[in-house]
Amino acid sequence: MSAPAKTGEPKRQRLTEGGRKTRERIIEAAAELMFHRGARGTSIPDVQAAAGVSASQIYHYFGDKQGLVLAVIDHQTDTRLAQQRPLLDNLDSIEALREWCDRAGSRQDARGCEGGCEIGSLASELADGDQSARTRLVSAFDRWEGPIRSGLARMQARGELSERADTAALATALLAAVQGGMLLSQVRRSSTAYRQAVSAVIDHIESHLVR
Amino acid sequence: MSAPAKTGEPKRQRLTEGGRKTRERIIEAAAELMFHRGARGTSIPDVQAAAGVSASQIYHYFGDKQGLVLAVIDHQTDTRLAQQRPLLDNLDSIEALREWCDRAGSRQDARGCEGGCEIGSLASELADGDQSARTRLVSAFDRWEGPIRSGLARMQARGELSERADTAALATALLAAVQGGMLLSQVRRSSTAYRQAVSAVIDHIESHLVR
DNA sequence: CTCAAGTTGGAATTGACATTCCAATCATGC
DNA sequence: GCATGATTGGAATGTCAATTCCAACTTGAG
Repeated sequence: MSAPAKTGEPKRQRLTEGGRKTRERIIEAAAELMFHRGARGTSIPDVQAAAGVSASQIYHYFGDKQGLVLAVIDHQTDTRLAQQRPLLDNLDSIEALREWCDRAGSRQDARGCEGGCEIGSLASELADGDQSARTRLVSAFDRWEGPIRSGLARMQARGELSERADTAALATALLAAVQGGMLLSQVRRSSTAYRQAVSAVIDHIESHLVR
Repeated sequence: MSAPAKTGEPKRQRLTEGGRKTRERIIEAAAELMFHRGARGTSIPDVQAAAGVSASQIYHYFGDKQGLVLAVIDHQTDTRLAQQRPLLDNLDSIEALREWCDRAGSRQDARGCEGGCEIGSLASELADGDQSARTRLVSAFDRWEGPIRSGLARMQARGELSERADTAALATALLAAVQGGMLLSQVRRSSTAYRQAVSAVIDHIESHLVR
């Protein structure tokens, strides 16, 4: 028998240079649309128009809509993490944590607090209904949380952070504050909630500093 | 000219006893479906089947789908807040805060961490695309955050919490932790993230206690 | 009882969307 | 240059959703 048909994956094939660019263009257009309208709220014709491609191109490169959504999740994860570097890889001081969080707050303000977190929004929409999407979202959050935890762990290894601090839990708490803060800010159209949320958690981390 | 047509609102009319029950049944069925599949992922035929009503009944009572969604937002807000009382109205000690948060964590475990927060999920889906929905979500979160802030303020008034503590900001941070923690837990299918998130913020609040 | 208003059923309409198909064109290794 | 596979356009298909319509039925006030 043949391999189990995995939904959302077109048969692996060689990509022409032009093909790669088309594929990329589709993903970017879809990511943008899905950020604003959600995955369900974005239709294939929408993506066609935004990317300037025909339906067959989308189905050629992604198999079906779910395949496109999965590609968008990965793309947003890569893009968001890349945007946060190198800050993200150096979260080993309270100041660095504050600056990193502040950056996101300014970004939020810059777009008038419309839209929340690119990954969080997709997560909220897809976590329950789409098993393969959920799996990718798990790894998206892990890839995000990892560097935070590493930074805190380095502080602890250097003796700056109390031995009693649970760096893994603190990293999770900070990521949760980012997500929850973004959501409240998106609804209230003000970054205040986001700033208060992350500030509280960072203050808490600060309380573990060995003075 | 006539009054500006406000979308999603059927003309106010007297409700028969049976009519009120039908209306209620529709809202409850819709709320349940939308919790699991999202508002966009829930069709009117879905609601018809779940509530055992005909299309005309839904349009009779809610005008259009948006009207139903708005009613669901209000219903979920009322229901969720009611479920949390009387705990929610007595959040004026660290223990009370912990118990209140823990209750939600157990609830999350009880359903295998499927589905996040009833209000938060709707918020993430609707905040950007639907102005009237966003307005209602703002008040939903305000109604939720209010009692938290009041509890903290009472602690402060009693001299238990430092004068320097910003109770409003702490209340927002806690609500954000709840939301972000729920989201991470939903994706990871484990309430651990939720518990760590709220625990960190409550620990932080605790650090403001006047000993 | 009797009428106006509230309530309900169910079919009909209209439009959009996901997906498929096929035929044409293009790129590249040999 | 040729064959093979990659890429593209555009129409066709089938499904399903949102909404409208209208006729029938029920209820409550007077």
